[in-house]
Amino acid sequence: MSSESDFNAPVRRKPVPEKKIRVLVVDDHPPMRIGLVALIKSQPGMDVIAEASDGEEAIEVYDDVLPDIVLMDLRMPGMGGVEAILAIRKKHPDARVIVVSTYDMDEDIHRAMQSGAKSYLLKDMPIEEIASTIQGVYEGDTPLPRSVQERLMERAQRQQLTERERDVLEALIKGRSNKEIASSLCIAEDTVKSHLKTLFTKLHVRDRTGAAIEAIRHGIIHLK
Amino acid sequence: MSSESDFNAPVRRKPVPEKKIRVLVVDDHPPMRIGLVALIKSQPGMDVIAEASDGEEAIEVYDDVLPDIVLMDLRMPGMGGVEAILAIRKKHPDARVIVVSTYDMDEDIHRAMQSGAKSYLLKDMPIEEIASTIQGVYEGDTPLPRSVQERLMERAQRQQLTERERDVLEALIKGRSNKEIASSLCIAEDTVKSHLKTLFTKLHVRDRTGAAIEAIRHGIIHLK
DNA sequence: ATGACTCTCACCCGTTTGAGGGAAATGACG
DNA sequence: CGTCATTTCCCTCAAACGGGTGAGAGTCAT
Repeated sequence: MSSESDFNAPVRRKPVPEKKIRVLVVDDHPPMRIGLVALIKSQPGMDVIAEASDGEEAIEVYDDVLPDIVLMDLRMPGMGGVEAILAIRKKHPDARVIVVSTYDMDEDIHRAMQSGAKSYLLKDMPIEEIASTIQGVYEGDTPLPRSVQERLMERAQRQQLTERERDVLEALIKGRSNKEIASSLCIAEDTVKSHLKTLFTKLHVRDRTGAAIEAIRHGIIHLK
Repeated sequence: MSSESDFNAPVRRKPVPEKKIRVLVVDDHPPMRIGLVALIKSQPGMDVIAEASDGEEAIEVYDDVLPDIVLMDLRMPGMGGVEAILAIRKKHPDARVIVVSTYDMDEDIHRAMQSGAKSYLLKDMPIEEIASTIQGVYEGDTPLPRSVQERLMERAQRQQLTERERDVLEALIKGRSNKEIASSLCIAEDTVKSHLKTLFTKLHVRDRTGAAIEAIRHGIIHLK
């Protein structure tokens, strides 16, 4: 697959000016944005053609510059990364977005890949891995770091929650009692208990406190 | 206070080559480190003289280069920022460390300031604020961003926990029942309940689940 | 249209938890 | 020395919680 091992191609090193990969960087943290931009510009075959600091801006800018690759942060104020990816890929189904996140929670990873991201990088990864992933995605691959793959496998092994179970879990993490959850969801308290029972089983915990912790730990429900 | 409004000083613009502020940057995320370095180097009066990617390295490097200012990430694998600050300030009580963190949890802020940090910045702050804070700390001030100050105030209003209460809270967040907490701390179950009662009061919650959530939200106990 | 899944609700039963009260021992601080 | 905070322990009681079981109504795909 890789263009490097094409033995039949004629050898020509210098002659081709080689078009640079045009990257759009999206991150709400100024120093991180600066770092990603510098990192990419330091790579010979890549260039940053635009930046954005949130989801809405990313969508606008994408339409303007039509980059080859988008490097997108996941958690941003206002429109998050997932919504931005969905919006971009709705208009441009062939858009190639790579998520660059601080968090390695399996639900974050899953949501990102589900929404159409081509890869998922962590900010603690070495610059070589970031660069090679950009290169790989540009060439049509979907190179997913091993550690991220493993997280994704973990999630796959966990039974996934139904919509209603997520509702209950979310209410639970707001600190509500069964009775309060019931009235906030307009169902009977027994129904809440019923959902909780399956939640405990699926999350491999025995009580609501354990469920809350697991939900937060895996990023199933975001705090705040 | 600011050296700009010194009307009595003789005006001399160019002549002074002005010694640059020598900064040590500590962060485990490569792109963030690159960004912080680039940010500082872009400021005329500052320069990065060394970098480190974790606490241990930071301590070593500090001894070597004796920087004017340390820009330190808080959450790092191995030795975290707080321990690094304590270690550095033990040997060099006049060390000036500025924390640069992703998180604005009040406990994180408090622990950092407690350990001797001169200021606490968030990574979503504009580069001007980061630069001016470095300048301010270099000049002997402790310029704390308003939003960070407010967080500190919030924490101050909350009653602080005793060591034993933190033990119970930590065990609680491991998903343990009262009985299990009791045996893990070698105390009676009733004692656990007693601590929980005061915990609920101090955290303004009614049950263990609420306590777990609040503890995580405020960074009192770190998940994982 | 039969099975699979979800959501809903109900009942029983035992355990855990939280609210109320009180009290003794320790060490720190003035 | 007395006072305060902290830690430890005890008791009772009612409410909340969790396990087990079952079951009707709805959607959906095969």
